Amino acid sequence: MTSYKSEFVQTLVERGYLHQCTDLDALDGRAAAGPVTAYVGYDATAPSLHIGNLVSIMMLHWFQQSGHRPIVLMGGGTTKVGDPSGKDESRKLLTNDQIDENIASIRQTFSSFLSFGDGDTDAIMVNNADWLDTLEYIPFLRDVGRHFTINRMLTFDSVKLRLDREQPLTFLEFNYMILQAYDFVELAKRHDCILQMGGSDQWGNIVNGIDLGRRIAERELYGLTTPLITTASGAKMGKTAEGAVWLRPERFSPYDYWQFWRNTEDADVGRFLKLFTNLPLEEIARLEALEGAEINDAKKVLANAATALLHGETAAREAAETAEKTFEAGVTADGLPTTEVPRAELEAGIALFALMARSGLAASNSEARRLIKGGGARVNDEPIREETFEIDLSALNDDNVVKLSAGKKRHALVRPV
RNA sequence: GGAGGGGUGCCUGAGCGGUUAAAAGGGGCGGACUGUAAAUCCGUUGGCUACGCCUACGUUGGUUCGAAUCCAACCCCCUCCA
Repeated sequence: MTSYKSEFVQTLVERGYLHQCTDLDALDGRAAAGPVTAYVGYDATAPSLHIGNLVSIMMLHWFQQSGHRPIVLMGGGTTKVGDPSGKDESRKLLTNDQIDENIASIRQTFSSFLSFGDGDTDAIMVNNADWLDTLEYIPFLRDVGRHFTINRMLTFDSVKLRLDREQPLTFLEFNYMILQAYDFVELAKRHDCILQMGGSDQWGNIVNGIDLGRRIAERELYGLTTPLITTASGAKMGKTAEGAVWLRPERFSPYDYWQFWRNTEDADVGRFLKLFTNLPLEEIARLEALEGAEINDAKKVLANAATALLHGETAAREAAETAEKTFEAGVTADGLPTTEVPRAELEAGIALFALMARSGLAASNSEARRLIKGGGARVNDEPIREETFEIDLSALNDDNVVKLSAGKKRHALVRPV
């Protein structure tokens, strides 16, 4: 493997984070010469980031680990505009309050991966609303707008895709790339930030920022993107029964998160270990060499390490224990998602399908009924196929809970209160 | 401005007066096989304590015993002409 001068670039390449870079050699040189500053921007479209954002978060993590200063840019301003990249339709506009709430929630995620503070290589978090909200239209158009030609903007994928598919692209969204470009220049001026990183769909936006930096700030800026992570069978990563894999525990529990990694496809284990854990490469190489059922051990290491990174060692250990009890020892683990039901209701008897819907194992009563009919439902590990089966106090086990299962992997507990 | 074509379930996409909760594929879920994997095969896929009822085929009205299917108006999209 080619060797690089800087630890940072070396790590990126070795661990598989690098997709494209505007000038890798130059960047390598800068990073080798001393601490530099880089940023990744995150729009606040939801109260939590998801797995798809994790690659870039990990990249910031390594960036800091190798002695540089990361900036997390919260897109408080750009979220009001909406990034058209990779989307067929305009996103529904969020209110300012929603955006603020989302930012408050999202920021907590970063403290697991980066150390914030005032030191030279401490991470900082900034919000582009701070400068975008107060922009004056005409001066902005004159200073920044004149550097963008419509001709060129039309050639960017984010725009072209919409136009080719004959989907409307509003003027509002059309401005997104200009604002993002401006962000980069603003960060260069304020924090001497020379590098923007992001997913491969951000390439166009990043390049625009670099051009703008050269024109209005006379600065040499760099851009770098990560590959889109797909599973070995080609699916986009991060889809589960419940939808996206979220990073905030209130939206996606540490146990579910652990399970997500545990269920990684065989062929992806090595790649994911490199991307989503900070285990040393030698250790990963050893795990990658495992074959057959032994790969399960590597998957557990992956799940433990990835969960520990995000939710902490304790949460990871608890999730591992719950999984161990549930899947290997065959006992009922108390770490499973639990639904509380008034004792009186349970005493009177509740239909199994209703209880499954309430506990989140099924989206509706009908779905639960189908599940039961199809043989996918179990109560205390006993298969139940009787559609109108009722649960009452007699179903409580020694731990005073009822264990419900939908399929082999999804379990929940019901506890009387 | 004129002439055509079209808007269907999570998505793609059939249907074009009753037998249509709506073909087919994808996706999802469940089952079998396994290693809590992949591939494969099978089942299932609007809601409702449910052999019945309620919502659903762009919107609103109308014609019919009966409409996703016919008519009218409106909204949106596409193609051709100007």
